[in-house]
Amino acid sequence: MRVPEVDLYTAINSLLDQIPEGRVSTPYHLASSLGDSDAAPSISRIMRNELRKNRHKIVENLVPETKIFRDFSSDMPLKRLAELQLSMSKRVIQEDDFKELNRFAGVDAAYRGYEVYAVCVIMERSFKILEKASTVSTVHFPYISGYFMFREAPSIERTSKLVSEFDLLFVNGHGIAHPRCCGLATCVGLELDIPTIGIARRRLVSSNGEKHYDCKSLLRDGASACTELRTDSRSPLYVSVGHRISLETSVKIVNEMMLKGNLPEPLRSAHIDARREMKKIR
DNA sequence: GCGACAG
DNA sequence: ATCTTGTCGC
Repeated sequence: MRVPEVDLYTAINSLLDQIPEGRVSTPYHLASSLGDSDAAPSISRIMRNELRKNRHKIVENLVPETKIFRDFSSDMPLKRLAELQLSMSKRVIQEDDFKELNRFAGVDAAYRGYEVYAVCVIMERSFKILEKASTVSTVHFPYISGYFMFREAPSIERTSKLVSEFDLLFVNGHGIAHPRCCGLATCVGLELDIPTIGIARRRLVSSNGEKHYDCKSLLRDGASACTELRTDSRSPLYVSVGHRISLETSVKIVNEMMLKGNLPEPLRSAHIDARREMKKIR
């Protein structure tokens, strides 16, 4: 079961096209019709910043109920994708599952409009960079909290396949510290069948997994979904299991790979390079 | 009044 | 994430 490359921009636009002249709808009704009312805040932002052309069809404030169009015909893509995340989460391996840990990789993406520049870097534990690869592609999925993997996984995976074999991949995004226990790092780990560690600057769910409303069974008794890591007095980093590694080992490795800044070196390197690639091509 | 959301 | 120079501060 591979993760589909969904064109959600087209899905949203086809909903907007269904709104008759003189009628309006709301981010909440759009999100519900896409299959997840929790996505309403994201839909609101997307209408404001990305799909401005149809912005007049959407109102934030309450209007007379009869004005609001809600009879959308939709195949509920977000509902389908959320179910996919749930089923994927059941395949996560939260134990160390690797032979050796010599070659670390980090992958990150930078955006300019709908163009995404991704870079994957391989380095030794000594921080010596061995290899790099980059790609440029087009995104068809907006950023929606909880569905980030459907925006970024395609380019991340494509780029990570261009470099030689490595033992572990650092990913910029949560692993199982996700509402459905399937963040970007977990998705990439499962799809490429490699050990991955999820790194994020903000938490998506409470550390004890309280908000893992759909997948509590993945967290044994009092275990945490992620560990808050503080290097010096910098802003914290949230580390979670992506795939084929334990949280304990993940934290140990992340600490070991901290060099400068507040990201483990493979990620920091990939982040800088992705940004540089993005700036360069213009 | 509560909650506020990875990149 | 991105729009954005130099600059104030931990």
